[in-house]
Amino acid sequence: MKVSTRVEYGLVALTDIAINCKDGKSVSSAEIAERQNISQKYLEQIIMGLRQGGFVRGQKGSHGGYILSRPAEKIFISEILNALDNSILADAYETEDAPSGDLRSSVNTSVWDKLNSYMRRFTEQMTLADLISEYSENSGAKINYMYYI
Amino acid sequence: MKVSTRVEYGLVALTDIAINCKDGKSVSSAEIAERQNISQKYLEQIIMGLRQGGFVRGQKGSHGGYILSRPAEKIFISEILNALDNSILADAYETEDAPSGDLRSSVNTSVWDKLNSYMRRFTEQMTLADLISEYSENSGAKINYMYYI
DNA sequence: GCAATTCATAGCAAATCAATAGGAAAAGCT
DNA sequence: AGCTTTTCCTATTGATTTGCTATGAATTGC
Repeated sequence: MKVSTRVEYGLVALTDIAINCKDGKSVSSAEIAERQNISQKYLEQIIMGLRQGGFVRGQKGSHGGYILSRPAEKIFISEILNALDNSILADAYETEDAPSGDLRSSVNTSVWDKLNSYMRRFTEQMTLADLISEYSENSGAKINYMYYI
Repeated sequence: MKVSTRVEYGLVALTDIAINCKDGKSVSSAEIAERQNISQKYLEQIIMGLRQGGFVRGQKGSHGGYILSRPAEKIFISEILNALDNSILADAYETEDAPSGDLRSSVNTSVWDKLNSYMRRFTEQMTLADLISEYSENSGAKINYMYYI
């Protein structure tokens, strides 16, 4: 499954913020860009989407940056994906001009709708906190990601 | 989940062929185009992919058209999707320039690889015959889709 | 020979992607 | 007040992909 860099970077960026904003310190786009090797300007645009989605808050000025606006346990992957790309969890387009018993919509429901509903179930049950703890297990490091407003 | 018309049309076209090539009759692109309301020339290109994937054989000339080259029970949805779009079931791109314990690949395996492997399991267990019988149930019609080489 | 069909390739307008660029607005520091 | 640092906002761009259309050659049946 091909995923756009926007979605991939966005998910990584949010996780990076969650991990690194400990002790009340905010995380700047420059930090993230360097850590994750992503263009900073491009990253800023992507984080804008995360901000509009209500996952982070931005603090301007010196020592500014981003912090989580909710605890990671309450941010679901499905929400993040929807904010980054509203088509990724969307239902397959239902053709309007076709009769309801037609082959096209039957195939769509047999395949795409089922795949879709699984993707939704999976991403609606997984949170940003899960992402962090899986990373924590992988890297061996113990991580505190406690800070938000 | 957004799916390209190429993939959607391809899957529908193959199902249409499977359903309508009874009694040894082949199914022409013009028939399919009309039944499914798809541009014929575009459809021909898409069916080319299905032919190269080994799912149908073309017969040129008068009364020509396409027939299944294997029984529908032995054609898996995963194969069809791969023939129509090799990225749809592909693994998420693994960044080469990053260390193995990095956040980027951790997030990728936590989310995309899992979604991916589910999609593969689902499509590797479902066949064209399943598509036909689900359509048959929906439309009420009893369908023979028996013909192939 | 002729009509019907697949097979093959080229072209193209529109959309999307993956950024880059430039700067305005706000906040902290001295 | 002035300077620096950061977010915030918008515009632009080059490359790629998408969703076709167009043209015609090759093959087959009658």
